[in-house]
Amino acid sequence: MQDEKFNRYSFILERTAKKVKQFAQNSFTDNDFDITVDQWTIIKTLYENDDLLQKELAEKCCKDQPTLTRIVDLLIKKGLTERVVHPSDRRSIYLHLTDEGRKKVEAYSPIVASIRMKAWENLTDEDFSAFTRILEKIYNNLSNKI
Amino acid sequence: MQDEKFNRYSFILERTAKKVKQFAQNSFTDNDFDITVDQWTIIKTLYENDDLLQKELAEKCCKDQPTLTRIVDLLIKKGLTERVVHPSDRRSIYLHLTDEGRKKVEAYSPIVASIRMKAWENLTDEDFSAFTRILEKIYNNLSNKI
DNA sequence: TGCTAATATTTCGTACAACAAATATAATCA
DNA sequence: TGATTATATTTGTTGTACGAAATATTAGCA
Repeated sequence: MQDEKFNRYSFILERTAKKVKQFAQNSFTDNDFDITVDQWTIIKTLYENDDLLQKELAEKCCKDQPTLTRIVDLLIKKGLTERVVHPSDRRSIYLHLTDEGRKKVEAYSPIVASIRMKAWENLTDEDFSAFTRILEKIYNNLSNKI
Repeated sequence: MQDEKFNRYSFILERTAKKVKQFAQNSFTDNDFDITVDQWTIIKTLYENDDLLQKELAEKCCKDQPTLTRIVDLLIKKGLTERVVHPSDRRSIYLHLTDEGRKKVEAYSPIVASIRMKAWENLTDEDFSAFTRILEKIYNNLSNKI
């Protein structure tokens, strides 16, 4: 029954992550952001770090490449990003934000920040450092870097 | 820039939850479990608590009803569960495991437990209690139970 | 130079997440 | 009783996750 302890931790972790994402998505909808949370992550990352290869962007955002391809397809449909073929390696594709994309990031960033803040109410600085330390430990436990 | 702190916490939380789930799924595949992690959660919960309504099961597993319906469809295809119409309320459906389902839960439980354990290596009892306390606080911060 | 291996991306198939709408049945109340 | 409301489930749609395979291109080596 020692076993069940870890099952329960996994459950709590997944449940909380789901709730945080769902809360953000609902807030996006309430604010009439015509964009999903995952799409936001992409353009925000692109804003902070322009002209990344899709491959690099996928790594930075912890998304696999097929998933990123589809999200980028949607962002292009919405006119927020563009694909630019690498000049000397035609396998590679640079992504960059359109003007509309940049404006959207600038307009939404403070609102997103305030949305994100809500989850961490009533937590102390020690809680924050414990939180990051523990979650990073878990992450590393499962990242078998041989 | 205070803002970005909370964005980062959200990112770490989601990244870790994703990794834990992915690690479990990969281990399932390696062990030739012909079942997904989410499907496992359902039959495991059903095993511990037989004859639940779909609605009750959905709540217990933190899945919404449409999602659960579809997972149950797959479990039925695999012969692991059955739907039984409530005798006096034909809107409601009881779920219960088939013999094959029960056997599968019994066979896989210890293996799943050992898979789940890996994520929490090198953590102390204090870490566990901080982990649950903080994540539950976050969860409750976002559950507006008005 | 020509062939093979490696790389970046896309396509495909299956599964899960969330919400809205549809369906079926039950409960309530005029 | 009949109409309305509430409940349990399913269906439809869009988006995300991920592995495998396909495609296109480049790099490395005989």
